[in-house]
This record gives sequence, C-alpha cells and structure tokens, in this order.
Amino acid sequence: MNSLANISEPSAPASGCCAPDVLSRGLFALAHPARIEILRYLSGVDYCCCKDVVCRLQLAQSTVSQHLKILLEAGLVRMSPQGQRSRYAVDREALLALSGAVGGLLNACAARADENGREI
Amino acid sequence: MNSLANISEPSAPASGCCAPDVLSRGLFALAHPARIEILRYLSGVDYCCCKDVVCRLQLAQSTVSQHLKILLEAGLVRMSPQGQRSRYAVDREALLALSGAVGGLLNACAARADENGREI
DNA sequence: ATCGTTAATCGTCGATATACGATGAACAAG
DNA sequence: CTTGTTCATCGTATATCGACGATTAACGAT
Repeated sequence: MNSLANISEPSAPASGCCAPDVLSRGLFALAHPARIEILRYLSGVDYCCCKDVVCRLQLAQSTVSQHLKILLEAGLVRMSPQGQRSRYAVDREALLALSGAVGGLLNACAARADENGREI
Repeated sequence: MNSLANISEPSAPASGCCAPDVLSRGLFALAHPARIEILRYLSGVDYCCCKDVVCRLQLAQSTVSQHLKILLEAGLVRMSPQGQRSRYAVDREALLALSGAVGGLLNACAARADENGREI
C-alpha cells in the first residue's frame, strides 16, 4: 500500500546490522518517554514553540531541541520557522501511517501467518 | 482497559530522564530491524530455538541471544527451556496489547484531543 | 566418561543516545 | 544600535546499544 506498509527488508542483513528502515526510525522516535510526552502535548495544541515544550517537560532547552529534531527527522512532527520562534506541530497523517504500519506488523505477527513468507 | 493502555506518565519528568515505562520498553524492543525480523520469523512458526534464528539472520549467536533477551524482557516473546534448546515463541496477546497501546496513542495524537489533558 | 550441540553470559570495542552548558544566529522591541 | 528572547548547534560527559569472540553450563548421544 503505502511506503510504510512493507518495510524491514526480508534479506540483506549484512555485516554490522540491518538497514535502519522507515518503520524502525519511527518506532525509535517513539520509544522514549520524553518524546511520547512531547507528541501528546503537541497533539493537544495547534502548534507551539520549543520554549513551550521546555516549560512543559523538565528538560534543558537543548535537550528538548534534540528530541524535537528526532521527531522531525522521523517525520512525525512538522516545523516552520515563525519569526524568532519555531512552529512545531504533529503530522497527523504521519502518525496515522505509523499507527497503521505498526498495527499491521503486530497484528500480523499476532495472527500467526500460515507460513512465514506472508508479507503483512 | 489493560495495563498497556494508559502508560507514559502524565507528570514526573524527573531529573535525568523520564521513567522508562512499559510502552517505551515495548517500542524500544520493536525499534530494531533485526528484532522486527525475529518477531516476524517467530510469528510464522509455532516455536523455534535460538539456532534457527541464528541461521535465519546473519548474526552471531551471542547477538541473536541478546536480541531475544530484549524481546523477552519486553514481554513480546516467551521462552521455555526444552532440553538443550530453548523454545522461543511470540506472545501473541502481548503483541495485540502493544498494538492496541501504540495505536491508541498514535490515533489519539492524530485525532487532536480537544485539550491536552485527555488521556488516550 | 567423553564429545558435540545449544544457548546464555562475560568482556570488549566502537558507535550512538541522552543529557547538559555554552555559543552563535535570527529576530522583535526599545 | 542595543538588548532580550528564542532556538539550533557545538562540544562534552556518561550511559547504553549492538556487535563480536570466548567461555561456561546444560544436555543428548555415543
């Protein structure tokens, strides 16, 4: 279906590691309490600036900026400079896409595909 | 609903970091291509031993054992010693629970809760 | 008892994550 | 122009991850 549907390559687990695909990237971005909290906060407002998040979480501004960058690079959050501030907002479509991809993967694994070859 | 439904604490972002809750742990376990591959493989068989996974992925036995341990500690996989082997199998209920938790979180964030206070 | 297989663990090493303070750039306001 | 605010980035320190080889334990088979 979409690009998020069939990830995590079937072969090519080369030397060091497997390729960090889009799904893994999204999951990694989600796999930190602070970033989950940021996402939940962002989802409750139309947009906000970095400072708002800093006031919300008890983290240094640079740390929050880093977390926002990770969410940004994972495509879960959008940003547009707004004067000296930055407008951060969740990308609701991306969240839905990730939700679908993760749900598809987990439900397929839980549903016991008849043989392993089944792509989700 | 279940214990996985409402995680990621609303407050208490203490000093160093936020508490690594169950959801974050599950997401982290999922956020690696090799572990995704292991999950998908496990889901296609009733059970298997570590060696089977080693043959499937191109990773050292110790590395696979580590990944299995992470999946185990995240509760996504079950294990029971079977002679000199180990029977590994996906915990399909846990996968469904995690799927529900992640889906709930992401869909709630995508759906724009009226105010931030809304728990998913 | 010995050997081979399997798997868990230990120790190590490089890469990365996560946190922070400090710095610098961009901009608004005076 | 100067000042204050906001934010991204840099540099750094610490912790953890992810990979591996080596070792050890448990077990089956001979």
